[in-house]
Amino acid sequence: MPRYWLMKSEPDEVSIDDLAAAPGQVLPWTGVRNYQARNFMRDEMRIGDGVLFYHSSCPEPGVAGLARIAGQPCPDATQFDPASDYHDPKSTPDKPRWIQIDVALARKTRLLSLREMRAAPELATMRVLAPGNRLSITPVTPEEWRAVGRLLDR
DNA sequence: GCCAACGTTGGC
DNA sequence: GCCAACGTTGGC
Repeated sequence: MPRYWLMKSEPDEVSIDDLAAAPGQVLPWTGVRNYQARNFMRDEMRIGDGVLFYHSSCPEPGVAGLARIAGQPCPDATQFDPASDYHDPKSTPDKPRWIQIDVALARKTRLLSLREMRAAPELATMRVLAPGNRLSITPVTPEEWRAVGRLLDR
């Protein structure tokens, strides 16, 4: 039973084009520093799950491509790196606090803008659109996944 | 740059 | 364990 997710990335940091240019078109999803989002990666994601790759904090926020979960969760390397913005001094290799997971490009799509998403009644239930939502990883229902697919084909 | 929402921290 | 202060997110 495949699951679906929406994962936010700031294109200034990692864009859909960065994923397309990565070796094997796979990148580790690092830098998640929110427990709820971490728990989704650690406990619920499975290889093959569908991912809506979402650009946030940018001039045109929205879904920029489709991807797939391509690996098992493992400790996020950036938490141990003092030079990283994501360094967590409270985390140790024996007791890692944060995890990463490999994400593989399925295909770059046209940009399905946040504006367009808000205007689509069939996407009204999406958690990413809920008022006050800040979670960088949210579950997507099969219905929402299919509705996004239809909108992308327009 | 603003600001509302919300998560985290830490003193008590 | 409460909760005020503080930091972050992210659209606008």
